Amino acid sequence: MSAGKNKINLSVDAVVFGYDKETGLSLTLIKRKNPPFQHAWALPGGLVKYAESLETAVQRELREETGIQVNYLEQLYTYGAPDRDPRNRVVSVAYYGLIRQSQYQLYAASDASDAQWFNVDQLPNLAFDHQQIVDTAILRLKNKITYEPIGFELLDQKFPFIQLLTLYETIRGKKLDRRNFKKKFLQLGILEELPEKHSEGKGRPGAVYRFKKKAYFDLKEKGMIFEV
Amino acid sequence: MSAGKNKINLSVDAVVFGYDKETGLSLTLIKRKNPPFQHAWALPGGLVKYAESLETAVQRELREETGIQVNYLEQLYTYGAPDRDPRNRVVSVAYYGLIRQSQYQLYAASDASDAQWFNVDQLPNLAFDHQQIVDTAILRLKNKITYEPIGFELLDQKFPFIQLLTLYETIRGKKLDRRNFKKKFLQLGILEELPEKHSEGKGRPGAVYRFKKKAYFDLKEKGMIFEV
DNA sequence: GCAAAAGTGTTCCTTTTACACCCATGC
DNA sequence: GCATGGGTGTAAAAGGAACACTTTTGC
Repeated sequence: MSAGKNKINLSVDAVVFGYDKETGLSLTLIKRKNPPFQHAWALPGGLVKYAESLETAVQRELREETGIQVNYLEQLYTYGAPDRDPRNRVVSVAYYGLIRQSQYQLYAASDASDAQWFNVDQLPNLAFDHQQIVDTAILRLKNKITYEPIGFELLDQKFPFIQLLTLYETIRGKKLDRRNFKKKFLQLGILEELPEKHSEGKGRPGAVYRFKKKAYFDLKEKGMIFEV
Repeated sequence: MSAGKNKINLSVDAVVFGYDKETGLSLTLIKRKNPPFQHAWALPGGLVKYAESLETAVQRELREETGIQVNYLEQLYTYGAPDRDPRNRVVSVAYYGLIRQSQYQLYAASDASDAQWFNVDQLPNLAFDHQQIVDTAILRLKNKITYEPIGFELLDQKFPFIQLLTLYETIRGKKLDRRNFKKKFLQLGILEELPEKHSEGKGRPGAVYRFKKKAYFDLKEKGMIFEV
């Protein structure tokens, strides 16, 4: 068969999550300029260059298409159904990333005619099998924040405790007991209480915290188990 | 740059685990016939064809190189370091599979001059980055058996309870309390006790069990959480 | 002084762990 | 009848869930 001579194309796609206490959990999508799925929303991504690593490819595509740079990036899953791209065979390695949404202004570039944040509960129809990728990413995030302290990647370096709680409630999709949650988290010894206070205007001002990253890795090495 | 014209090669690799109560946890390796890493042991695997799915590619390579067919197959991770293959760029999607070791006789074929089971604690030096893949697979298996009942894929359809215990002890790498383990497992309601007994020759014969797969999925749907 | 939000501690219940004795078989 | 391994139950400890009252602020 002549198709045997064709080589498979390798691409990467990225689900980049951002969080804002007003708008909740969002992710970045770009609007496609070209067919297939012209004008449809899709995950940022593209073909991997011959000599670059997968992570480099993700970061490059994100920069080119949205202007974003992520600190936290993790491989999610590789999608390889033969018909997932109508043009030709494309296997895509999907990643998910976490950023502080406030830090970046999205801008559209290269393949995209637009780039925008969408709340995870109000996504438009997505191109290719990107809805499936998004579903997997959300599920992974939901599970992972319970056993790895990755939530901090979505919050400012300094944050009032209530924001950490609300972040967990949003991602886990359920109410949590404020007091038990705080007790559990503080017991871990990975949060530092800062001298400053935070006020929303009404109510008693709350303490501001910082994630002690180094302390976490030290404790982890000693066998401490993060579990929330 | 001219390298930009080259396309990345896509391959799959498989870590197939087998278990035997005498020899413990093993995996299949093949001995490479050709360079690079000629005569070294490696994971079964190879290039994905243009029109086949990733899972099909894995099963095909396994059949060709070892004669094995796996029931349980799950994607592990995708390895894409630019220099992982000295010849050219190869990105490999790694899978891990579980089989009833007793069911298959390994035979070497195609690229392999030999195919053999190796105990996971006594592996030879491996070609490419296959040691890293194996490490990841073992870790995944170790974690996964605690929250998915995949251990049964490694046991015979009918098994004495002690074998399930020993399997878990082997994979988790620690002693478990026989009584607590049994209590926990039976409470889940996914094991059926068969009328037959099993005897090793000495001691009281033990009951023989069967994994009620359907019951498990029904219960799972209703929110039951498997956790051992 | 009232509403709103943060800080703190106690009790209850469920789950996990530790552990000991009896029973069925082969030799 | 003794050695070997399987079957069962209970008590103590730990961890998680539920919950109420006090404090600080803005208006």
